Amino acid sequence: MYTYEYPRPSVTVDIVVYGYDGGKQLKMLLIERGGEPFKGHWALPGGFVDLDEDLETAALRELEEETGVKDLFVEQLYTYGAVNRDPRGRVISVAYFSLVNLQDHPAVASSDATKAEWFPLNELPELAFDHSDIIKKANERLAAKVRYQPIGFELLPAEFTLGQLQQLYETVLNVESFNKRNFRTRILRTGILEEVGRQQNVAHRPAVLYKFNQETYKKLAEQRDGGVLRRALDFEI
Amino acid sequence: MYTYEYPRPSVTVDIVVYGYDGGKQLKMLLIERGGEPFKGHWALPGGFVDLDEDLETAALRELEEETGVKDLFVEQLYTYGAVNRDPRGRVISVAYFSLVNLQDHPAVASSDATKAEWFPLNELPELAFDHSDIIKKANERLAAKVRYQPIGFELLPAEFTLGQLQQLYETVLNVESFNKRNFRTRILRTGILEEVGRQQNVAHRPAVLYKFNQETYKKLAEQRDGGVLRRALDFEI
DNA sequence: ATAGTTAGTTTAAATTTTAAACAAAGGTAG
DNA sequence: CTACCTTTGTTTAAAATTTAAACTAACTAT
Repeated sequence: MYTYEYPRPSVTVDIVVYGYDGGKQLKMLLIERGGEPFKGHWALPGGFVDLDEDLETAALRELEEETGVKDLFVEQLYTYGAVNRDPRGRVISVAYFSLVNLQDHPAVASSDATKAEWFPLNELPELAFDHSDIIKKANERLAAKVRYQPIGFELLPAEFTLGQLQQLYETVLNVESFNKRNFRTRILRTGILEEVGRQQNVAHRPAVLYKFNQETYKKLAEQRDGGVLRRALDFEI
Repeated sequence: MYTYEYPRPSVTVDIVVYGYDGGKQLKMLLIERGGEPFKGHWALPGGFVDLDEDLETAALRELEEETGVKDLFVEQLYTYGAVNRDPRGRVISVAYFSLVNLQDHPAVASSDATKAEWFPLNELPELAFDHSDIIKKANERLAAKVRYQPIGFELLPAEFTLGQLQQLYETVLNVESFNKRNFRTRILRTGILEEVGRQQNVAHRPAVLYKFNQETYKKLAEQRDGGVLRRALDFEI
């Protein structure tokens, strides 16, 4: 038992993980809760922070324990602390955000006797706690992020075609076949893509395969406070 | 005394408040710590969260108690939870961010026998805890925010000239006399400014006074996910 | 009346964006 | 082998926007 002079809240982490498999929908990683409260409901992966681990460490640990997904980059999203957000008492939760490609993170182990599953974004189930608020904020973050960072870095496999990159943008921005040949021009002009070969065995002209060039990306991101990159990525829909 | 089955961290809030008085420098509100740890050091206003108040409520309460500054909008900035960031033990702090104009928020009461003072951004003293990290992140947020929201709403008095607005942008972006007559064109084109009169008794052609039009702003912010407003405000330096 | 100072407009050249037509490189079916 | 289908990739001219220079306006101070 632990005793303190003043009352203290519990602190948890929750993790919003988006996955992409090349299709028309992004997916989100959810778990089915094995215990009360909200037993049997779907929820974001997450749990209590240990006192000897940093917040991000706690997020990665809980994610792996509950879903088997690991080796990913996370960024902090927002902290939720409404007085009555958890029926167990005062619980403050720090939410994290991540993008992965589903080829590299397919596994969904179920260690704690809880199920874990990838849901298409437009078919999410009802969620426990205030997790639908968290997801709403994460969606906003994603829509903003796509404007100033090349999200393909994280969502696509190492090598991809411009067509796949465009499909990803259309999926994330949720627009019907938005682009023009100008997508190609604008993306290539940035210089963050590097040719690495050609498609094989496709029933049409094989497309050039590209990979992201981290160095060029960094240089661009530093120029004028990132404004150069931001303007390059923030094209009309 | 309060007893729990598992150990719990303390949770605090810290508030970064920027003030503007029309000059060449933004200012930041700091307090001098009256107790240990870091007694006598300057720090961000802030303190422990009560269990029956929301995080934002706690931020506003602590700010008023320590500095007398109240009636302002805050937004959440980031949550700091490194294991050893506070010598008193595990303390997780939710940082908030705010912009005010110094005409409306001049008062700096010192209730808790602590001093509170506005410091020019380029003359900040050494700070307690990891508060210089927090300020660094707040500066980044401000530099980003200026690109997609009209910060004049919060930093300028209700009525102002285009010259004052331009001076503010130069101050925040830290550029030497950046603009062209094009600043005027771009800002006016957005339609978020409304004429309300003319300057009086100035030794030159009196400038038109403007105020922000909240309605137009909201409409613009909604158009295409805020893209219209973002592109209107994100001009070259 | 004139000089000094900042406000504000007009405009033409330079640049960028947009969108259409067109050309290329495969595989596949007959 | 040839014609055709599909998607990739290029060229380009018209339209729109940006840039920056010269110019005009309105007021106070001397």
